[in-house]
Amino acid sequence: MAEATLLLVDGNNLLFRSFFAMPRLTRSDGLPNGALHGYVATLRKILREEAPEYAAVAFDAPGPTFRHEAYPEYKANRPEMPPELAQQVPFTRDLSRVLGVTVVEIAGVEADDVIGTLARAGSGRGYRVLVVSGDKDLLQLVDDRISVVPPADTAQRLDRAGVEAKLSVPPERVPDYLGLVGDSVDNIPGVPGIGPKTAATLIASFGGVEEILAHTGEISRKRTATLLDEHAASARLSRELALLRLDVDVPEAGERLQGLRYEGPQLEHARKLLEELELRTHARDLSPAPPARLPDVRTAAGPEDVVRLLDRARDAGRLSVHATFGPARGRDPAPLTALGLASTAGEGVLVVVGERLGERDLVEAFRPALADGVALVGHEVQPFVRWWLEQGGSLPGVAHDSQVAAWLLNTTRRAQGFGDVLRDYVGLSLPEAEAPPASLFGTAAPDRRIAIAAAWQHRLAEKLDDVLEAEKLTGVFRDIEMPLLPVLARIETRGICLDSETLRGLSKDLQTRLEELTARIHELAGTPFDIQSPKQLGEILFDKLQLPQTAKTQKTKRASTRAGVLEELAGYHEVPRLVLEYREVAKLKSTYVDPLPELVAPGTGRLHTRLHQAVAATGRLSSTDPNLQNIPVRSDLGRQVRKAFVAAPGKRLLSADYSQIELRILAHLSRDPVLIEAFRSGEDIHARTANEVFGDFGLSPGEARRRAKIVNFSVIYGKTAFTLAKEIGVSTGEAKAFIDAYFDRYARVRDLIESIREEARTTGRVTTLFGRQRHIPEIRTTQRARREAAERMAVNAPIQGTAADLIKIAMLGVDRALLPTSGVVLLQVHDELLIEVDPSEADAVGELVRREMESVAELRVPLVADVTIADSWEH
DNA sequence: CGTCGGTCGTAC
DNA sequence: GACGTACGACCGACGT
Repeated sequence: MAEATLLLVDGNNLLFRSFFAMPRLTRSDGLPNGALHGYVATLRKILREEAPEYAAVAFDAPGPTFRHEAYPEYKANRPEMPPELAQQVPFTRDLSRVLGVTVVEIAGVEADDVIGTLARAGSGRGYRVLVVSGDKDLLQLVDDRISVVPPADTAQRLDRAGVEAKLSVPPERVPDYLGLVGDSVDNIPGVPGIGPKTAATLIASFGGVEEILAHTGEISRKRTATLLDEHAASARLSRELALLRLDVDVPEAGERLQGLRYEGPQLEHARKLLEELELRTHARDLSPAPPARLPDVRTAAGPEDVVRLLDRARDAGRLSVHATFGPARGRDPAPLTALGLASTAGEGVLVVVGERLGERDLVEAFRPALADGVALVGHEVQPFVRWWLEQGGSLPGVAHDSQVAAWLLNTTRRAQGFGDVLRDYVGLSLPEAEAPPASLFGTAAPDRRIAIAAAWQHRLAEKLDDVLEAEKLTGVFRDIEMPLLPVLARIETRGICLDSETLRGLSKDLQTRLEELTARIHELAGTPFDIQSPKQLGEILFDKLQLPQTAKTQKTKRASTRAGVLEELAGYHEVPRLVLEYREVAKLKSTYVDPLPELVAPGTGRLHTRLHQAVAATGRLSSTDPNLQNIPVRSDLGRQVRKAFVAAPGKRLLSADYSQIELRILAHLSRDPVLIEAFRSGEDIHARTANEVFGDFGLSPGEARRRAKIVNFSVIYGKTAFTLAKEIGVSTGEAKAFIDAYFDRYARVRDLIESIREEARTTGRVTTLFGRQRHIPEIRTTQRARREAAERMAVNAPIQGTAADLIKIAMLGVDRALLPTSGVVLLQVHDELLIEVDPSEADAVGELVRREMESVAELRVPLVADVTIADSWEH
């Protein structure tokens, strides 16, 4: 997913620019504060818009630097700083700090060099880096990860193309450019008589300063050549001065940049300082209707206290809950350690689970309120609901989960903790000591902070409800996600039966096979090595055995050993073929066969996954601990694993999956007549596409269908001719011809794709049939690769997301329809529902489920669900 | 010894 | 540069 952002601000530059951009404002006692006002405005704006994970502002420290030593005239002609500005300088450090930005100022080092060093450190860690500065020097830092934001226009991002558009030279030539042109601000002389145009032309023709100086004989304009020869030393020196140092020792950057972590403004301190400086609008912005008071916090002394609180919650109709759990002990579920509860915003109650107040007492206290329909409010309430169900409670109502709400509002944001969401939507940071722990599980000790959070939860929910309404997300939130939450908790609680014995037996067989394969591979390679190390395997295949190297890995540029490559090599040598088998066996063993039996709960004898509602950017669910949404099905060996997922004794497993749901959604959204007709007539869609698209290519029906199927999926994923060609084994040109033929036959699909891209470009987001959104921040970047990736996300999200909407609605319908039957939902795998049912009712329940799934929405094509009934998941 | 990025592979 | 959404195993580099 999206990488972290590091924001680096050139403090002097921003202040200087703000001084000239702003009117001459003063505080009532005459202290100038205009530059500070502009400084704070820009800083806050960009912090708000980028929400960086890391942020620093660098200032020039007083005193000489290495550049003064190299060139005594450096910055010598600078006019004295205007006194009105000088008076404001001292406040910039503190203002930056209270806004949450780390200040870096190092004696003998200029801000530019600090920024250069930090920018490289950030991009080295894979972060997206934004440098805020109007200084041309810094443009030399720009690369695929680092871009420069001009303070004058914070909406702009100077990336590689931006730098070239501005200076007509690539970023890495900026020092050479400045070496020639000079920089009057810093009193860097350059070469007199050479301006931007000439410099860019010279650089385009010859390269850097050294290359240009070596080829002055070839320059047609003799005047230019003479100037260069005369001022060669100045050009070299000027280039040196412009070159940033990237190796500054920045203490704050140690420990993986943790010293630069951005966690929002220190509200109290910021307000105080801004008030003092009479920057009132900023001070006001940071005090959004301060609450009457912090909630009172009490600790429940015994069960009676909890009962009293829950009586009040019953009257209020709402109860907020923040639960924390201890570390899981073996295979038992993580024990509940504490609850923060509140029936109103005014008072939070801390309940510590212990001897005086055990789980039993809590269950008794909760039962009447929850039975009476009190709706739960919280942030990540699902674990609590699961706990409650495990205690034998009945399905509670959930009115508002702020984690889910925040995710719906921005499905790609990373920071989904209570503190993050409260800060972003209520504009209020709980002081460090008052913010609840980020994770509900493991380390959390019982703590009054969860009671404070529980009280705040009511205000947060109100606010988020307003924002959801404004974003037209109320329907998805209230009618899909909130009712689904307890259903997911129940699926988790219920678990699924695993035949551990079979898997343990399988593990032994796989172990034997791995040993055989290892021996044979080592023998053929002539030396033992670690088959699981792509690096070592690459050395064996490409160095020792001299097999042809066909692809490189993304980041490290090593020779790739992925399956596609090994398959190509399998024709040349036995080792790649054996490695493919080794990989398949090792993967199954280490990912499924060995870990799954270890996760079976002793109490239930069943496997309990966790289903995450607020993770996937498109609206899908995800599954962990273990992930039951990627259990093998495609290979024979893989299906052995699936066989171990069995019906409970005396039950049957019923699987119902949507047929071609994403292609049907494509038909619906595009209104393509050919596609719609194909689905309405109940044809095999891949065969139909084969006829439509490959009719003229002279392929066998089987091969045509195989390719058509790949092309059908390619459209949904935005696949290019290049990758399509790779997958079906044809030339890029032929693949392009297939794609063109596809869009000729399904012309409205082409229109749909373009209109989705257009929606993304104009609104920055795309939406599903039910209004679920995904933001596409990079849709307008000038970097082609990133932009095209954004376009593919944009096109895919409404299709995948609408499928997610439909199956979620189906889950609600199925869950309700199953109530009077023996059927229960065990799992959802994106387009499939797995259900456990009494054998006597299996057929009837199958019919019921099919009807529910097919009737969730009236699309322009029928929705079709296929039902199978078996004793295991391998049917 | 733990963390984290990179690579690979499983699902839909 | 090139296929969308996830999760997780393993290796190896790096920091403590």
